[in-house]
Amino acid sequence: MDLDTVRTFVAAADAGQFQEAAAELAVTQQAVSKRIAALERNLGVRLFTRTARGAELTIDGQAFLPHARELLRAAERAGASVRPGRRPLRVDVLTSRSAQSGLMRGFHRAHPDIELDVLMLFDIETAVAAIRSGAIDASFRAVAAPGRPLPEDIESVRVLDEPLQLLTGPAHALAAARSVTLAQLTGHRIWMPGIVPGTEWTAYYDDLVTEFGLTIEATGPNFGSDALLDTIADTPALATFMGEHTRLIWPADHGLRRIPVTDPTPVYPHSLLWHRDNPHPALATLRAHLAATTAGHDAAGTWAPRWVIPR
Amino acid sequence: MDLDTVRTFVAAADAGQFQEAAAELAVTQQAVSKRIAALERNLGVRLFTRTARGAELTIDGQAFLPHARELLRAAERAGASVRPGRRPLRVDVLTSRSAQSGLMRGFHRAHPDIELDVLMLFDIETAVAAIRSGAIDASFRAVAAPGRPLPEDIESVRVLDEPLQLLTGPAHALAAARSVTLAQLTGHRIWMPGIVPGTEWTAYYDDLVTEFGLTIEATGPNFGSDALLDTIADTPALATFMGEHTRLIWPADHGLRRIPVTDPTPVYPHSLLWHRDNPHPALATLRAHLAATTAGHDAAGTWAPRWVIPR
DNA sequence: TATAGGCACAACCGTTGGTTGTGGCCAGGC
DNA sequence: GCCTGGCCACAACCAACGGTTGTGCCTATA
Repeated sequence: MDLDTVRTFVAAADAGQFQEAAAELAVTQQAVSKRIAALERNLGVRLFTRTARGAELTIDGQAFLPHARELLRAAERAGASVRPGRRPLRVDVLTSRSAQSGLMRGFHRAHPDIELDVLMLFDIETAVAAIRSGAIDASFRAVAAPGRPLPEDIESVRVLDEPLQLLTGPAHALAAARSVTLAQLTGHRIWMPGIVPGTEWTAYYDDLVTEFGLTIEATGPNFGSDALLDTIADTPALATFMGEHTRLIWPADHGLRRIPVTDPTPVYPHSLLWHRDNPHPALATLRAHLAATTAGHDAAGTWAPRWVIPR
Repeated sequence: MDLDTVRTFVAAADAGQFQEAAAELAVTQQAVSKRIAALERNLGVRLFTRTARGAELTIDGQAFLPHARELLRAAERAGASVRPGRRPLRVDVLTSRSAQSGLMRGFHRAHPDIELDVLMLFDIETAVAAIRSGAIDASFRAVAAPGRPLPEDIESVRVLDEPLQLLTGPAHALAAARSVTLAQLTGHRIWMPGIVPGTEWTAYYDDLVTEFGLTIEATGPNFGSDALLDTIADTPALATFMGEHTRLIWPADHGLRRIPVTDPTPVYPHSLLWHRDNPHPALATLRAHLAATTAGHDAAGTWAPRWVIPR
């Protein structure tokens, strides 16, 4: 199936005759006839009934028409997604299941007319470079890297402090706890195989470890979220941290427990980064939306590294 | 933009290299290279960065990828819509704003996995012929034509009695009424330019006219719903009938009034028609859904022609 | 019955898109 | 540091697709 052919089909359906569609498309009537015939041959059904004064859609043609229009719209959107200038707002998030994705979904609900492209870049280095080059418009990053302040031309605002919860299997010693303190976690094995050395994730958990004397293991290959959850569910001595808003998809019978952490509650400080001079109109809308919807969080009783972007 | 090229792009992005994508698509590596180069030339952006051991997506490529996948899905759905056997369930409705569309939206919400194609055929003759030929699976029709019973192989069930309301402009004599009786409408001009002679609509209103002595005008060209509403809103002496569930889109300042009709309330008897031997699995689901959601309506105080499909 | 409008078929031809052959580039191993 | 293997790009060639012109047929309409 060829998009030009589909375009021809839609034009012919709208015009009600091949001649007029041909004029619109600046080709001959014979070309339209051949294209439609080829499309009908490919699909194996007749799309038009040819009459003495034109061509009208068969029932198959009527059923096909909205799909054809949708196909053209999809093509238009695909092209627009990389068109320089006036392309959709490009925002980088950590993962598709993070709280950041939730924020973006909320933004999309509030502004369904604003075209969005959500990507997942590797780390904050890549993200900052992409922002500076104009390849992306904004990035949700947890934190700035310690000792390495953001460049002058990158602005940022902290938009969400997401409490971390302990995720355990049903046989874990703390599985029945309604909440745990950071002190109680001393000696327990916390496993975070998704942490890539050198990223801001590592810096965050390094600080957490040194300040509260926890044991966090980042060893072992990361086989993905599913494998992590499987292991957590089956291993009584193992637990992991997970953002309160992180959406999980796991088999219901795993019996995983989410346990709030207190005294203090470690929070993951999601910030929005963007370029000072970025003129994308939707960027201002996004910033305003985030400012309006994430205001008024209480920082009392929470912990975050000192080097993060201040509130 | 060509769909084969987009398919190639997705394959290359998934494989991480052109060579493997070429093998999957059963073409040479050079062909893949040329296709990607052509796509990049068309879009005006680089989609891959070529490395010594493959090709990885640029940020533009990452933004484009989900759109490309959606494009292919749309193409797949478009093809499936006319594939004989196992195509989406095809249902014919009166108009996109009728109560029937509301029923289908409800069905889609209840069964989002069932693929649907909604069409609007001309009249019940066409619909019955389409059902018998297998071109469509079901049709929402108000009624059977009087004196012309449905063929043996067409089954039907009445799914919704939709009360008719009077629609008037703000200056109409009845505009302030909280409800009107059919008797009160004698002498008032009811205008229904959408009624095509020979269709079951006409038969319905003919019966309504003869039984209650109304004056219904079907004269004049039908310029569409917008023009009808404009005229109704501006003409004090004119009113029209409209289904209670019909969704209107009109400028808010028109001041149109919807007035319930009583003693009796004329109801438009929407029925579902289908072929006795239609094996489409979703058809049974649709019938079950309609039976479950539209049961228990009260027929007391309502009027419908005697020749309609009985409840 | 003549006419006009519209679609399909045939012949022709240029361009597109595939293949084979080859060269360049980069990473890893000796 | 050089060789080698893996991968992509460029060039030449060729078939096939898709466009055009020319023409015939069909069917509403006068």
